Amino acid sequence: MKIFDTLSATEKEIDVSDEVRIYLCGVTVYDESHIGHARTIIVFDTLRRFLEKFGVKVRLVQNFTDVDDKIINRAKTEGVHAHEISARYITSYFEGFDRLNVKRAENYPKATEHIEDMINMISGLVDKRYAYVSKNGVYFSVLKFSQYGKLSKKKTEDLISGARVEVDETKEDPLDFALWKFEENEPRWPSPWGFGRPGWHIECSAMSLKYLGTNFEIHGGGRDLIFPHHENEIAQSESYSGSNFAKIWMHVGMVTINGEKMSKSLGNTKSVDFVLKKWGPNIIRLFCLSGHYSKQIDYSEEMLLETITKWRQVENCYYELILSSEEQAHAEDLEGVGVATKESWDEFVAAMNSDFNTPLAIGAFFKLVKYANQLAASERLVSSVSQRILPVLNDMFEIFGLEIPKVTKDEMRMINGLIQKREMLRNERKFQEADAIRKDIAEMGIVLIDHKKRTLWMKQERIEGSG
RNA sequence: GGUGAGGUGGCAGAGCGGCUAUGCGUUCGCCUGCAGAGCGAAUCUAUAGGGGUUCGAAUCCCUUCCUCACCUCCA
Repeated sequence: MKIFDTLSATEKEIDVSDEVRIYLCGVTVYDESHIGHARTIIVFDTLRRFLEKFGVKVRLVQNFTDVDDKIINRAKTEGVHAHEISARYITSYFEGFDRLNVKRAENYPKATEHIEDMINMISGLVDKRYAYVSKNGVYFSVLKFSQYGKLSKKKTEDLISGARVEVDETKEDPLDFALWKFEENEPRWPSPWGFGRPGWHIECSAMSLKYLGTNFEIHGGGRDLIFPHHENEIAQSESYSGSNFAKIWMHVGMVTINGEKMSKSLGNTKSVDFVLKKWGPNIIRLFCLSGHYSKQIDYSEEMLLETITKWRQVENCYYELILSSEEQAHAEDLEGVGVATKESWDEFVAAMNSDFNTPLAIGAFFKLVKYANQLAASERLVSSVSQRILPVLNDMFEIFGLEIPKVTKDEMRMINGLIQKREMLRNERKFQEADAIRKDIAEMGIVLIDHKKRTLWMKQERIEGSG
């Protein structure tokens, strides 16, 4: 599988010879997660699901930044401890992402639980003279790392001239960034240099090294983290360990809304909770994968509504498959289904292998859906044919993390009972009464599909839509 | 100002030297007691503008214009 690596600006083959170690920069827990976070996390969740489908062992580590100015400020405003804020939003994170059907990572290290590791790393950097202690904290000497700028393709000269940061006289060089900031107020931790808090970048360096070692396979995150966050991580980590940090840097494009980046200041964010209520997990996942991961996608009602239409096709297909009749299959269909499923699957895999091209892979997925629906429409989708399609379709469901809402045995019994009753009424041409039953069933989210000889049904996910 | 990524039919989105995906939408049909869903057909010949290279370019080169992101915390 090839992935575009931001650092080398080329597509690189993922090394699957052993386990695939992935470090994903997670969220700062000072507020609700939004659809932008969701996209990045869904991309990586889908990537790991794809690799795992082929038996590759994936170790995914995703951090929580739980010490940060924003958290502290919020805590002050609310008059609570900082850890209450972070705990609250970590809980809400899992509520949201579990519902989005995101598989749990191997672990979710928190910055506050790795202060020792960070201090050790900073000490190492100070010893190697990559870092120095100043009045306000411990800083990394950017110019000592000659390759600084290699990820973001920035030249240190340009950075200095274009610097809009207020000049901090206590730093040796304006480019230097904090590893440790001295702090008088809580939250703070003791260190060899004095009480304080770690800088943002050091946490990812320390935790990735601890859990995944050096030169791991993939380091990921949103595009907006390339500079300065990931650039700084590289500088620290490679200066400290002397070896390569990560083999592939994979960056996910931003989610915009009506063409503008989502941000708190513009007040145009859509929280995970909100979009789940509006659209549900399947629509959101499909939407997040509908564009190539490296490009930005625009959150718009039209696109989401379009996705609902597609999802209805999938639901229909699924129920046609699982409820197909036991009749004898046409010989040519038995042959054709093998070709069709193989074609779709091969296309699907090829697309995914080619820099995680999910829009193409979704195309292959819908090709199979359409194929099944075509057979169903011409009354040829019988069980023996369905059995050939279902496993492939299920694999695709699993990789995309899509789930058809389940129906309980009781519901099923009731549905079948009502369908029989309706059939009798229809045979007696008592259509009004038959329609009343259909309406009742619809209340349960069940839509009836009348075929020539029998009626089957599908459960439609309730989707509020709009917004 | 610097850096990077882009500009493809009404919309979304592939293709990255020849064979011009795909989906949604729209229109008309089929199916149905009706409806929903489904199916079929038609519609749309699109590749920001201008130069080049080539037998041949959406695909390569030059140039102009435009969009977005990053350069400050950000997934």
